[in-house]
Amino acid sequence: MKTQSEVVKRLEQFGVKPSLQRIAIMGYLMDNFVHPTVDTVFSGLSASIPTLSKTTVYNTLKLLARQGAVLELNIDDKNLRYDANIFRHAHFRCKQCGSVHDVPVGSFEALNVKSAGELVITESQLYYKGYCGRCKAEANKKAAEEAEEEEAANADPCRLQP
Amino acid sequence: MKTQSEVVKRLEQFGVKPSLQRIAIMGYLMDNFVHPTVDTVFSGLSASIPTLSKTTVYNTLKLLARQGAVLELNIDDKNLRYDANIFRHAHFRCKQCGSVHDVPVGSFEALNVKSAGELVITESQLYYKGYCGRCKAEANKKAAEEAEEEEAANADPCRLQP
DNA sequence: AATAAAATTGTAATCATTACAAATTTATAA
DNA sequence: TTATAAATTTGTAATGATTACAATTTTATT
Repeated sequence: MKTQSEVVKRLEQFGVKPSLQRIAIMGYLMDNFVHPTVDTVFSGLSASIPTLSKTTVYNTLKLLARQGAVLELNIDDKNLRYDANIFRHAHFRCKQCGSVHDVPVGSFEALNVKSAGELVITESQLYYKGYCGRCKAEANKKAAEEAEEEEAANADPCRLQP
Repeated sequence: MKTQSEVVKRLEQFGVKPSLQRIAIMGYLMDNFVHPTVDTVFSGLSASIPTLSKTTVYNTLKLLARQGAVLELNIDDKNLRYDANIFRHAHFRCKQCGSVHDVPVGSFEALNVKSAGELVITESQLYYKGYCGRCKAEANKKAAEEAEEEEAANADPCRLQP
């Protein structure tokens, strides 16, 4: 449970003027590192702030992301997800159960991006997809089924081998 | 302009039975490496296939992505984008004009992902955001405006320096 | 040719997100 | 403090991409 002053510090650090709602939303993300959706944040806070509007949650999370105080994840086809962990790390999404996990990674510098001459890069996101430990068993079953397609997969450098 | 047999080969390589519509859609992606949306594909083909349904475009692109014949990009908040280039590369999206560019990158192995013990990774996507050459001038203007926030940005390893 | 299976189509829903205007709160100036 | 302006929050109504579904058409099988 983060203290209010820690939350306020994060907000001010990124040029966001603190308010009751902003502190609550930023605090929720700093306490819940499960990459919640807008709905999850709203549900988690509406008990303590009964007047809270979902529009405010949408607007505030967009604002926080724009200012760099949180990360906005596009890893889920359906919903945007938000992450208060703004240090370098990648994300993994289980194709079976939909859970999103953090994945520690080395510096992106190691990829030594070429041709960035024309492009000014300000943000980066690395997304992995596959099967989490809990769903691994079913994945193995599927993998067996898809065994025939292996040759195809081998020709595809974007599909990493398990 | 890819020959029909090249397109059919790609479909069969990934276990997709060829049909008039599937060949047209796969062929469109193989001829247009601009990361088109569903709408763009539909508009591009409806002249030559007047009976084409947008639902078919949706279903077919999902099928192709599921089979690994194309990549499905989540880089755009609004629309899914599709890419027939299935060799390792990253993507860049301009925050100003929305254009999506290919970015050559070194092997992801270089990131030496730790803790993948519990996770079975089958796919990966690396997304960059920022400003393209055409929009760079405006970006510079913005960068000047945001100069005060620099200290904050420095404390944030997810925001790469231009 | 008859029947079953697969693919395509069109329409109607779903649902996350945004637009917008009203209401409320906070900051500023007199 | 009080009046006024600015910023924030709220609720409702739109938007718009995607999916569900049932009907139709095409393709494969007996």
